[in-house]
Amino acid sequence: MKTNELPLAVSPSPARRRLIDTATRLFYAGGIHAVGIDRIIAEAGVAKATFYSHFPSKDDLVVAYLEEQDRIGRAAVAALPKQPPRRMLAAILGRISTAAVAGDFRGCPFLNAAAEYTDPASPVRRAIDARRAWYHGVLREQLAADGDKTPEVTAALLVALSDGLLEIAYLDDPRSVPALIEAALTRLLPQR
Amino acid sequence: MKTNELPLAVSPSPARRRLIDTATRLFYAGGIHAVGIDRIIAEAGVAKATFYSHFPSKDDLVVAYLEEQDRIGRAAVAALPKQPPRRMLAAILGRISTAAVAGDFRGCPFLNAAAEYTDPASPVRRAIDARRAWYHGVLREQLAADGDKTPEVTAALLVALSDGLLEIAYLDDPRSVPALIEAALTRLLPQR
DNA sequence: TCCTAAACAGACAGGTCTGTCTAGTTGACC
DNA sequence: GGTCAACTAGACAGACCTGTCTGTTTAGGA
Repeated sequence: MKTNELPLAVSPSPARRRLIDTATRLFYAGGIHAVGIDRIIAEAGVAKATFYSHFPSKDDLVVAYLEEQDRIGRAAVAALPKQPPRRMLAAILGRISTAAVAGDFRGCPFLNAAAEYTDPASPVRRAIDARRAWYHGVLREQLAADGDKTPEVTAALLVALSDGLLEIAYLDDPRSVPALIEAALTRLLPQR
Repeated sequence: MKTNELPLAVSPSPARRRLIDTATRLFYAGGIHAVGIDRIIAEAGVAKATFYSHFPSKDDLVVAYLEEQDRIGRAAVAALPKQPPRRMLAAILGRISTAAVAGDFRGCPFLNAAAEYTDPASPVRRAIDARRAWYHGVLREQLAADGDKTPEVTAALLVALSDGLLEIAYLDDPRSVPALIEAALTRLLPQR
């Protein structure tokens, strides 16, 4: 009764865990096509046969990487303290500021992956779709609770702004992002 | 007196022209790392030695591709009829709608390239920087002419929105973009 | 006619990519 | 002790990558 105490969520083997962690670091920092399997298994300290027993192909590892990022993002939003919709929206968007000022920021992992995967039907693109749909839905819900008369439209604008602010943080000036988020929320949400 | 009549702008050789055109098509549609030199020269009908006499390396072709895209964008904006700032801004942003509804739209070539080039000092990234600085400047000018009290901030918001709407057009629903642009301009520009 | 520049075809080198396979090792549980 | 699953190391195949090089062809101008 000391083992399988927590079989829920299928706690992954250490090798699998190291592979996903290493892939996350290398894919995000270097791009996906630019990072080879050999480098990932070397830095993860995992044999090639072990890698291919966990992931049938490199693309499966890419999907696992994105799903991991997605899981982290959803958990962070779920962990936000319950608060009025406006403050909730500010907190959700505020995560962009946090990421932006952290070192080694290289933009949105999902947008970067989408740039490299051109087939909309590929598993990678579907993982990206799932993330975007979730994010849009979260914003729409908060906007509806806030009494926004067109939550669908406002949510899409906030999705676009989030995408763009991540790009600004990556390519232009990360320090400008917090003020931009504040300005965006002030202007996009109806004044009361 | 029938040759060098127009040495301005250095009219490129036909082979160079075909290389840039083919690279534009293939890089944009397939991603940069995913498209090899062999494929480009084959589809352009150019010998390998000819390619390497025009471009010292593949990255030089990538830069030429982005500079070409930049040139086209700037020409399109320059060709817009002179009109009041608000309408000018709508026309500039409206180019996103046009691109979005065109077939085979795959997002912003500059953002896609940035996802693949991680070194901010690389020539590719500097080409991207130049483009973004130009776009920001154009928007800021129009906003200033419109009497916007914080043209710098509003311009950054419109840059972010442009980036994000291009991603929405690529990854979500292109048909939603025109209405989103209208909504964004209505809400971001001070009411009068 | 000769000369030169540009483009042609295509082999080649040296490296990297994904994915497969063989063979040996470790460690937990019965 | 025996068994089994998961791991390790590393060779290998076959494809593809960038970039170099040799040698040939084409076409225009002096």
